[in-house]
Amino acid sequence: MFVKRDSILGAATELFSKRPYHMVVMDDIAKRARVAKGTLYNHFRSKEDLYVALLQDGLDNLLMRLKAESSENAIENLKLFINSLAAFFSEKKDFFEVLRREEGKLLSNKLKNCYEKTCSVKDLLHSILNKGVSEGHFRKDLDIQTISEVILGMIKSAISGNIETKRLSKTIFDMLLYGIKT
Amino acid sequence: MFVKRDSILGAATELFSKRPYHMVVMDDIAKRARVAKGTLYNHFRSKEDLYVALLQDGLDNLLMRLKAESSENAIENLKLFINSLAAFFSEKKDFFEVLRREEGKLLSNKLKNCYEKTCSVKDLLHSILNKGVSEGHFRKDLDIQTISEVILGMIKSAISGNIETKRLSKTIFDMLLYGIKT
Amino acid sequence: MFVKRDSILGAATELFSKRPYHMVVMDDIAKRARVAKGTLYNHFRSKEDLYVALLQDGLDNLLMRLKAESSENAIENLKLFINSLAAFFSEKKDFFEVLRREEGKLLSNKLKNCYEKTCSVKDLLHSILNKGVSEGHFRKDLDIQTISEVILGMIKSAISGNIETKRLSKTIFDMLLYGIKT
Amino acid sequence: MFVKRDSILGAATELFSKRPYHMVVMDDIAKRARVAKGTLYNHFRSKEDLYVALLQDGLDNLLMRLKAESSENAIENLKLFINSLAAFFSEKKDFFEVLRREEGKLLSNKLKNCYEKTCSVKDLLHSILNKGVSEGHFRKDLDIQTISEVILGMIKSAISGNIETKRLSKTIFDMLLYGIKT
DNA sequence: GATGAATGAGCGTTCATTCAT
DNA sequence: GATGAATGAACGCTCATTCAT
Repeated sequence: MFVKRDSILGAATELFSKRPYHMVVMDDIAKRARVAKGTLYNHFRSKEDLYVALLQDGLDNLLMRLKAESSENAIENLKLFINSLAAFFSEKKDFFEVLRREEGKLLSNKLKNCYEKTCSVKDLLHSILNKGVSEGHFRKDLDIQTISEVILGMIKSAISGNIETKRLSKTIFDMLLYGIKT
Repeated sequence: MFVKRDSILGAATELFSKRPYHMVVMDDIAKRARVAKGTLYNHFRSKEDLYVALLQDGLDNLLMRLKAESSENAIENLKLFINSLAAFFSEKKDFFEVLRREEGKLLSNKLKNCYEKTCSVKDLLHSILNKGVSEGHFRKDLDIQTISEVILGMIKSAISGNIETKRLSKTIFDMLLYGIKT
Repeated sequence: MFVKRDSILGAATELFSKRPYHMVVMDDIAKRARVAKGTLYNHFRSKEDLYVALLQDGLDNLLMRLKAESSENAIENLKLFINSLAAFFSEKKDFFEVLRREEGKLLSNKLKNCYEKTCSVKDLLHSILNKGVSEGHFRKDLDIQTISEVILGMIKSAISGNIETKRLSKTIFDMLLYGIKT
Repeated sequence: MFVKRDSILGAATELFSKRPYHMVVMDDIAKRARVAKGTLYNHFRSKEDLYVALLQDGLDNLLMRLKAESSENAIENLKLFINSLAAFFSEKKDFFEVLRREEGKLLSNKLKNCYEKTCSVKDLLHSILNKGVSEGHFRKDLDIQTISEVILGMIKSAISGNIETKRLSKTIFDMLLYGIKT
């Protein structure tokens, strides 16, 4: 049965979303998952493993979602990307929080795999933008690398800001394409 | 003499920029600041206090800088804001890292004061944008709240990306005003 | 069927011969005996009980062997004793190792019974020596108590030293009777 | 000040002499040494390190004693060796117990150094016997390797048996030289 | 004020034991 | 009887904090 593993990860996600790694203790996770502490270790080798599993599962989920929807048109594609990302994270606020806390610590050994997955998200956006440039939809004079980084930053900030999803996607998309100048 | 306090905070900033709060131990800070562990407690009541002091000092510094430069013209003002922010953080990469790690944990009791200071930054930007809109420089149809959140996100991402400061300010400013669409 | 009990004890003996009590975990024993962990508890009340059973069985076996062979002549009898002891332990090296590790811990409550059995071995030797003295084969001026203790120590050391059984018995027997002086 | 380190090792020796390694917990050692648990870790990196230090110190002590006394005559030398060994251990019963428990586990990595020291004791005896044989004091037809192993076994058993030191040395020495046969 | 040895609460982890299947 | 997932007490160890010097 996979139910217990998932209920543990769920409990852990809630807690890690509210406190940094070292302030979440295994007792808390066990208590919230309504299992004994020892049970955690029947499913995960260590606290770190549990944490990594949580990230892996979530990122896999996200990547699947992002790759599911895509269109021929680059602009449309960018819109879908932003929409999916915003939708995913507004559904899974807790996981979003965990991920946001994590960003940048991702270099520890066991987290390498996760790091690559977050890079996949960047790459996806990167390639959407590239296609858009070569098709003449997007400006040539902007550095794609910077732009994709920056777009993700925009989205993250907006999600953090607790803005309603639809509105968020629309505002970002609009602003991104046309700028804020009159 | 204030020298010792500052050298402690400097050492702490270096360490907190590289590791999360709980992986920096008081021994490390003492060693790097070349003082005995007990000395830390002559200057700060606790580890948390030391950490908060570090944030306070940095944020005060930043706010001072942001408020120092301003122009009559809203667009010019936005440019100055972005420039100052980018310049400040590229000078103080370590402090930037500490702040980035911190973001979102800022709700703990002792950190409330800091939280308000980061809000001041947002407010500053917010008022620049508002002024720009009412003067007709910026589009009316975009949600200022979202926009200011998003701009800060852009800047942070860009700084994290280690892009050279001048280029960074220019790219962001350009993209922000005119969008990426051809 | 007694087969399962024995296969568990066999597996346990192998493991306890290689590692001290607390470094052998019930999982290991179960795995090596190819049964589930719970099964161990159908046959033995606890880990300690299992361990004690192992010692009891082995010591019973040994005592039986030692008592089986005996002669009228005291010197011959001593020889038989040494031979039997050496032969038994070279057949059951694992059990020997367990016993050697154990020696001296034997004071815990449940192990009292075992302790008495090891004393029986000493007593056996003691009476052989006594008989030898009263028959005039062995020197009167040596303390029998010390001598029997010492002889057992000799044998144990020799067995630990991995010396071939026949040679071992002979060397010890010879040295014991005639000493090492020219 | 070296006093604390020694008082910790003293407390540990008492405890390790009565119970096997895994049944002595750091709390016990701390309590008996009248220090806090953390203090143990200011003096020793780990429980294992503490244990090894205890063995090292004791063995160094023993070797020094054994090497201190020696004579030209091989037989006299053997007597001195037996006397010293017996005297040392009857002074330090606890350390003797620890060492006896340990024997054979000595192969773990950190214990290698200790293992070599116990070998030095054997080597010392070995060379005494060799000298005696070549000088014609001891029988040529016995295997020195076995004999030295066996002699140590005798001594250990005798010490374990709680026999009074003087009497012990004398009995063993006598029996060793002349055998038990009339 | 400066020092660093001492402290002990609290953590991650293990493992003998239980019990529903 | 056999199973193995679940349990939780107990361990080794860390580290923020204190305090005698």
